[in-house]
Amino acid sequence: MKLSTKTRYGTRILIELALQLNQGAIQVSKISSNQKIPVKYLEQILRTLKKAGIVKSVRGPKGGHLLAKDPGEIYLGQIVRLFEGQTDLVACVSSPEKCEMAADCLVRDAWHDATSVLYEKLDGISIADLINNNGSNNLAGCASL
Amino acid sequence: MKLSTKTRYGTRILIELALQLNQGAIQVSKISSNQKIPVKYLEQILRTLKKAGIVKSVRGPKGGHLLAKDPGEIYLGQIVRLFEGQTDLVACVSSPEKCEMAADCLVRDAWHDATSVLYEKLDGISIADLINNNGSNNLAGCASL
DNA sequence: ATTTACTATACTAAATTAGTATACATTTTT
DNA sequence: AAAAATGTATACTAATTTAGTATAGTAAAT
Repeated sequence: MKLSTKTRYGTRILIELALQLNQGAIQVSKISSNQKIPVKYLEQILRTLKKAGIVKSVRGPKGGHLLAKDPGEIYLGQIVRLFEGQTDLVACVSSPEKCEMAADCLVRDAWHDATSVLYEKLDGISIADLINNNGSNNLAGCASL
Repeated sequence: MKLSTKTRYGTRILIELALQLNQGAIQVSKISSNQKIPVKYLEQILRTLKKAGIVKSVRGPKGGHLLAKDPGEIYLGQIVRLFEGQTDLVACVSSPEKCEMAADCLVRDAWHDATSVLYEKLDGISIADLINNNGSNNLAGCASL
């Protein structure tokens, strides 16, 4: 019932990039040391984020990674869906064929409802929210981001 | 991000016992065949449920297991907490020492909030609700349970 | 006594997750 | 054009967790 390190690392990477929005592309080596994520593992995670259109990269010397979207438009729900192999609390929610008892299962709807509630919450929290809530003020609309 | 089989099996076992409330103690062998759970694995799960005071047992011939509480007072949240080793979405929520960066982590509060929302939902669904919602009628107060 | 049931713990196998290793491709600067 | 710095892709391995089995009992009703 816990999130994978890829999801957690991915989120931290996006926060790091968001905090350095005005400083051009950030090198893998820099993110790696700041976030204490092994370089090769970090590169895998960055590739996933790139494919999803959340991050873009610049090649060559002075190259690196930067956000492809506004931090206010990147939501935790999207990140979790991207990295968690199974996004439902139980497999049968989206794949009833995985359980021969799914048809008359009394709990399945309940697991589905709980999953929904969780993602509704996660879909309501953006990277910008995380940054602005530091210090407990909600400044989600802040122009500087 | 998925629930363990113990949680899912545990819930199904409780539903089975709730559906047979008036029929005395139910044998392990019977639950095992109905729910397609290996006997020895089932016994482990039943023991956990017993320790938690949700199920009680009767020994000897004609013995078996039965609910120790009203189905309306057994909530999914309790079952999930009982069987999931880590009940938070991320370990640092309840154990900040597990991450050296927890103190100034911008996401930690968000993971905590999401966890809370999930359990609030699960704590609002009882075994009786599951049984009564079969057929989409909400008869949660039904006296026969 | 015997049968039928529950209890406890150690162990093993399967699956998943986390992280490494190898090899290669691209782009800017000199 | 070459070199240096960076990103890309995939295969593999190690660690952890989860799921399930095996063994050896104990308790109670008939």
